[in-house]
Amino acid sequence: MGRVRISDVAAAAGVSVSTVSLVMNDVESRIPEATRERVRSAAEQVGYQPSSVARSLRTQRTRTVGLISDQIATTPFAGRMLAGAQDVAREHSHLLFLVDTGGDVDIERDAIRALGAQRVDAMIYAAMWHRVLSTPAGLPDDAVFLDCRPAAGGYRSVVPADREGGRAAVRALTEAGHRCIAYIDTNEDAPIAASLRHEGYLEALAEAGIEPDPAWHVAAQTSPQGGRIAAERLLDLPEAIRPTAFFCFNDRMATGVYRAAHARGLDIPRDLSVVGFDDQQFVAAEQDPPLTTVALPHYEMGRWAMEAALGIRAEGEKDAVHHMECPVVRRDSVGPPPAHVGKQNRRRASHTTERSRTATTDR
Amino acid sequence: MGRVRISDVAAAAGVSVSTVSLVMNDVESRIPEATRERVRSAAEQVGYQPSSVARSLRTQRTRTVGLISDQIATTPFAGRMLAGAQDVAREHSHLLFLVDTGGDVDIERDAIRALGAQRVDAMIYAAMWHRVLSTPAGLPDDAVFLDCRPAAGGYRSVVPADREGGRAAVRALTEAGHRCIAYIDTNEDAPIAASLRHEGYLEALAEAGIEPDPAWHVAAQTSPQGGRIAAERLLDLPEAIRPTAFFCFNDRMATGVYRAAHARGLDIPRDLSVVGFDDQQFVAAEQDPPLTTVALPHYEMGRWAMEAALGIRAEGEKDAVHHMECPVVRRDSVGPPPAHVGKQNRRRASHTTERSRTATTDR
DNA sequence: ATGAAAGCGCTAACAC
DNA sequence: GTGTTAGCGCTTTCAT
Repeated sequence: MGRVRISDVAAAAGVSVSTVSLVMNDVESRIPEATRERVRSAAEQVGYQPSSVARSLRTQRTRTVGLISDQIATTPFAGRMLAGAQDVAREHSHLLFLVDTGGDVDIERDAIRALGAQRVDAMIYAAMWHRVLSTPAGLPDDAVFLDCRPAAGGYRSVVPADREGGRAAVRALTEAGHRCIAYIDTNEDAPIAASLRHEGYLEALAEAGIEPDPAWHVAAQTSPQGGRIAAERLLDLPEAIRPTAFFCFNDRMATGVYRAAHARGLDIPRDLSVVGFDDQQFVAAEQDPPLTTVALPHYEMGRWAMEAALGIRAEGEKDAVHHMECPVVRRDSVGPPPAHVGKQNRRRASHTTERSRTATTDR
Repeated sequence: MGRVRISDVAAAAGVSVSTVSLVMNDVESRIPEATRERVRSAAEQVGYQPSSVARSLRTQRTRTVGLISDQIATTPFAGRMLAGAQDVAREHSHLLFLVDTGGDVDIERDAIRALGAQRVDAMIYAAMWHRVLSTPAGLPDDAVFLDCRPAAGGYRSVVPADREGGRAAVRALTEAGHRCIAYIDTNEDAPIAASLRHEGYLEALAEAGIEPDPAWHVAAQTSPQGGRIAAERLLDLPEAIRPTAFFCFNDRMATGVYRAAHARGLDIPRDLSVVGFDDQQFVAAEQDPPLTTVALPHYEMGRWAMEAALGIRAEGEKDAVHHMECPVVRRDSVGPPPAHVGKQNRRRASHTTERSRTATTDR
């Protein structure tokens, strides 16, 4: 297989190569059904499989797209993003070249070059967590940024609506009756996601007429250990301003809050409510009780990027960043604050998803 | 970029296309350095980037490889496997086509066809957990199976050495002095990995002269919840045969054992030792105490498969399945059994990795 | 309704 | 030491 050429099919069918080409490509043509059938069975017979490379050379289109990412391996989210991109590619009969640069700039440069040499029809530049980064040299103007955006602008890009996600998360808390709500932040080099989620937190407090206490904002390592330490500090606050609810930068930190609570004999959600972020697989849903959190729309972002890259999306104008909504996933870690028991109705066991409001394109 | 052809470079440098081709490909030839330099700068000048598609058509080699997998998204292990394959591909200047079939046989068939049409130099057929499966129709004879093997044989393949991994895991327990050791198995449709790990468990017990009690083998759902239920059943056993140590099919189930233990006020590892399997990211290392477990060598398997596919490995004969060693990762969940305290030295806090013995090629 | 032939951009055998 | 040229396998215009 692969060794048989179009001329072999032509010979077998007793027609010319152009006829074979016409029927193989279902070209609108007045070739009678009888001939078409003869060609098709001849092709089947000899095991003909058209060469995409020859076709690509001739048509100047390869039906391939290159996806360059910094880290495919080290994040648990990569998969769903790739799956989204890959699904769209497949739906449109395109094949996906995948390159993982590991964050190495030289490898990245080579990858862009190699993909260019392969004459891919489109390129996607993906980061494995929401970031703002400089534009790699050599990247074609019509490339699409996925889960990141270029500091200088000039490209289409899609990122999570972190601010709106943070707002929705904290709303779930204010709506349950909480007034003292902490934000457990990351202390790592200011990822854009962290500040956006913080802004959302502040907005939701403002909406509820709550004046945020500076003591409610504590930063720690992005790990269960970090979350635990932060929670302990918060739980040591004087009772008047002691938080009854925690909004965490991510789910891993939220698990640390669980540990701190258990160490003090506090029950979640009876004594303490907690909301995470990421809806991380094997983490959020598997806590006890299952963690209410905000999902990152990786699959949908992957789809969006590929649709934009393939020119399927009309709204994919240059220099526009699309914010993809982050739905809150309600599980069992949020209840009314301790003092309010009985006054509020509990919002438990509704394992459903509530869409946060936004999916906007700005700039 | 991409619009300029080799003839443009030739014209710019005042030489023929063959000269350009020769220098671009660093062909062993007696072209003087002066000319080479002139050609190179002309190429640079006009922004020439050789077309891989034209070259592929001419040379009949594409320097691409196709990787087909059933599930890229839904498993936390996919990443490292892809990274291994991708790294080797890059080291040898190959590009990787990635196709995720989602387990759909029609998509799989189309993918094999499309990859064949692209004239990839090699194909890798990957599963996201160790399985035995039927050979997809149309798969080239020299394809390599990754983390799975064909029921019918006839292909090169690489899988984890689950049996040896299970043996090493249980050895860590017998060496700590345990005599009552349970195996918490999965009750899902008999994955090959589960039975191999069970065999390893039995071997390690035999080595230590321990007669396994049938009550020590309990199967449950592959989840924290399943692990918890299994552990509770085991902890209810009469004291004479009550296990002091648990070997779990995977890390998620091990976290369930932690919960069961905590619910009974049992301390790990003082009252109970536990060993998992998978070394799952964000799970094993982040337990409290960190979980001793057996690592699945996904990165190395990915590398091996690509090396075999590219013909770099001499030993890559057909019909051979390579078993890749699964190192035990010692963390803090294993100690001596309660009765032995003081008699044994504790094996804690040695966060190192011990290689299990095997990396064999059988059949 | 079908066939002949040019040419996509490159490599490599062969000429000079 | 460098140039000419024949394809690689296909699509597509133009003839017939």
